[in-house]
Amino acid sequence: MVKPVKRRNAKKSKKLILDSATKLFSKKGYSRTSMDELATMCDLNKAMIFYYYKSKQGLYEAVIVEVLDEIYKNISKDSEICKTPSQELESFIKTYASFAFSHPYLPALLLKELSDSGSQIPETLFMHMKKLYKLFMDIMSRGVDRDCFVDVIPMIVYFMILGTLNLMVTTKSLRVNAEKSEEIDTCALCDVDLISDYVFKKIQKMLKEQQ
Amino acid sequence: MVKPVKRRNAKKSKKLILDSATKLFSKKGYSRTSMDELATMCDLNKAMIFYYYKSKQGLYEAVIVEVLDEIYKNISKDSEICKTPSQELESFIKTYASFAFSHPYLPALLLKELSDSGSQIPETLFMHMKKLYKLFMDIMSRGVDRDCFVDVIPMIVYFMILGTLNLMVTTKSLRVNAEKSEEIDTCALCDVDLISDYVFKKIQKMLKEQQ
Amino acid sequence: MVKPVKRRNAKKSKKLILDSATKLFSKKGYSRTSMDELATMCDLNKAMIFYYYKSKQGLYEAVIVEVLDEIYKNISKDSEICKTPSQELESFIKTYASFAFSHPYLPALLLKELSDSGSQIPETLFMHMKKLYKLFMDIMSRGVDRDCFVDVIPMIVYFMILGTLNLMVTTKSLRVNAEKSEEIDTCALCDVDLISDYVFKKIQKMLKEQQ
Amino acid sequence: MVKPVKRRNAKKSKKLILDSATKLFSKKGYSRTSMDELATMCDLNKAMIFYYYKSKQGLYEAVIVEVLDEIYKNISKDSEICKTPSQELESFIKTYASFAFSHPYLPALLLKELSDSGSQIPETLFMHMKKLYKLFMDIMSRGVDRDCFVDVIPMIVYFMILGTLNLMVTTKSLRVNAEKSEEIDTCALCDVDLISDYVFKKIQKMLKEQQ
DNA sequence: CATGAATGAGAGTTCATTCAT
DNA sequence: AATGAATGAACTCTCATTCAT
Repeated sequence: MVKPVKRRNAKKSKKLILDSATKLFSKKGYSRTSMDELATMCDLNKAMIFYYYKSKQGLYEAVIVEVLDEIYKNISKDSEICKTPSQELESFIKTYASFAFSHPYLPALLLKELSDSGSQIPETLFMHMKKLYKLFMDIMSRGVDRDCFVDVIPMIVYFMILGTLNLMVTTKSLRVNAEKSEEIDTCALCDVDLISDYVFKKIQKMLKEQQ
Repeated sequence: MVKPVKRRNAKKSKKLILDSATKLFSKKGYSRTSMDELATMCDLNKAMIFYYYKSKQGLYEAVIVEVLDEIYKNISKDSEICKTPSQELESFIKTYASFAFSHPYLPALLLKELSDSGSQIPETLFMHMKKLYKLFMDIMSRGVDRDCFVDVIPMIVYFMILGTLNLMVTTKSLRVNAEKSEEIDTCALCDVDLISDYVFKKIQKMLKEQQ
Repeated sequence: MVKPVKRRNAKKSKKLILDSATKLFSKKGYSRTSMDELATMCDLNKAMIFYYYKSKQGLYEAVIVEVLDEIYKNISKDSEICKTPSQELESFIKTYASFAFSHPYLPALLLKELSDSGSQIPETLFMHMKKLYKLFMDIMSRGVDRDCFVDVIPMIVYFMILGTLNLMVTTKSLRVNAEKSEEIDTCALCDVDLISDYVFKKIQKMLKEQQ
Repeated sequence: MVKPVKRRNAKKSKKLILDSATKLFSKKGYSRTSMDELATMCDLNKAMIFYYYKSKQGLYEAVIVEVLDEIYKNISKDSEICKTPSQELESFIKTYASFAFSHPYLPALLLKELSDSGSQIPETLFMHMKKLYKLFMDIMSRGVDRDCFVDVIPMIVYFMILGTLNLMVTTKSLRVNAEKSEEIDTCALCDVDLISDYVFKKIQKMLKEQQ
């Protein structure tokens, strides 16, 4: 009686776990995601998850870091080819928006993490969050230096953008339902481009010198 | 050993449970809040929680409904004495902001609920959320009618305001820490008035007719 | 604010509880019957149940005793007008059968109690059970004395009758379902008279002198 | 403090749980059997019960199915070497009787299950019950075909046999007590052979052609 | 008589985590 | 690298019962 020992590539298994975890965590939240389910989903033994990532919390952090990293890469890549701060801002907003809408689980994750004021955010995670913010701060600085933007409090503007886009993504199904049943306008049919375009234009107007 | 005879006051006990639950839920989120802990905190028997609120979920909904109700009351009360849509907008933002900052658990709760795209939001809860949004929609409508505001997509503007303020509240301690350790500006010292004033001015500018 | 104090007749309340309890216990068994449900069903406060009957167990015993008593009365009443042991036997079987079928919850109760070999049956209950059996023993004795019945082991014959009838009653819905779905004959359509008649004839034949 | 390392033998643990559960369920009934107690009895962690059998109900069904299966095997094994329907009947009765008396928990379980008219008997369980009954029906059929048995309603005769034997087993201790304290004859000293012999002879006589 | 608030003990179940193999 | 058996702690929820009013 030979037990068929699954021999997978270590890297592959580790990545498989991370990807599945990302999906699960964002779909069901931290607590409602069970390691049992994750293991089944990966067709891997539960113990393997603990072998690669020390704990559920450890896995969770790995997920968030990876996700933040990906956004960062996407945004900073685009940022390089921009000429003006306004273009940079546009690129920032649109890249984040398209990323958020194509990975709808992601904003949910970030929002949860941020709104969890009580929990100590671990250092690594914290640093990755700051990296993205710094990138945004730099855009603002350049804009102020070149007189494109006035009266900027970067933290607030930053949250204006992220807060809006995140909420638009996470509430999508909710908004669709609300519009079905009632006479209220929830922008249910707005697509990414419309939304990100609107947000960009409004933020730009908001930051422009008054004539 | 004398058994301490407990208060027999339905209203007080029920309210005590609700208030403690609000604190716990917003501090630790739904899953990490345990009914055992809540009972201890109330110095009441665990079974009492189920006596008044049928289930953990039932209690949670009661909490959210109460919280939404309170915001709604605060905002709609102020709204009546305003003359212009612009004043109404200012009142809306500032009332929400001051309420959010003085009840910092609230935004955490709302963000958590909204970002939990998977969970079916129950009907009652859903209706209470819509009530607040309708109030905002009306302000926008009046503004458009009187040519104060142009190019308004109320849902997006609504989330701009709420998203920003919620994030500013929930990330407060995070931002303070970040500024301590590094050279970045996270608006750590900004107080409510500064923030809500800034948000109001920016939103107003954003919605004004271009000259 | 005057609380409307329900003033019911003590006897009525007590009987109401007993009757409702009989229904519940036999429908759902001892454990699955909750005092809460019973109280609601009686439209009475839970504490009243404990006021009249000391405990759940006490109530349960009261129920069984009442039920046994009723059977006993029914049977012994009929028994008096019989001439021959054979007639007495017929009366015993038919009375028990009709009682069982018209109170379908009852046999379930008795079976449960009897099959619960572990639990100590309380003295009162025990005595009531014996009373019924003694009545049957006497019929058998008279039959043997008058050479109507031969080779009688009363205990076994007694259980033959009760066991059969009880099972026929309690499995009724089961048997109906079984016949619907398959080609087996479960006597699903047999009515009380047919069954009790069959049982009587068979038992009679079984006890008759061989020719 | 050395943690005692437990056996890691799936089959043994699973069987141990099943066997202990059979004992407990039949001694105390479904509701009064607690998983805590069962775990302690098995010297296994409570979670293991849920690891192997999904739920208490699942475990219960497994128990009943196993028990019914065992009877079925015993009876059908013996049945093959019989020549006449009468011999088959005798074999059926005696095998069931000896099995029931040597596994006294079994009748208790079956009676409890059957008398629980409210509970939906699950499909698997139901099928196992029918298998045994079909076997009996076949014996009756053959008897009727060969003119050994007349006027047979198999369902009723089946319950006559099972009902009688089950009650004789489950009430054993009760009957012994009753005889001690009073002048009644409860067949307390009758052994299996006497009982099954009596039942067989009576049933046989009952089914024979009248002369 | 009648009530509703309060209690304690325990129920079944889940789950992250570990360990021997 | 991979497995599945094993664990302990926690969790939500139920229930019979009591007590002050």
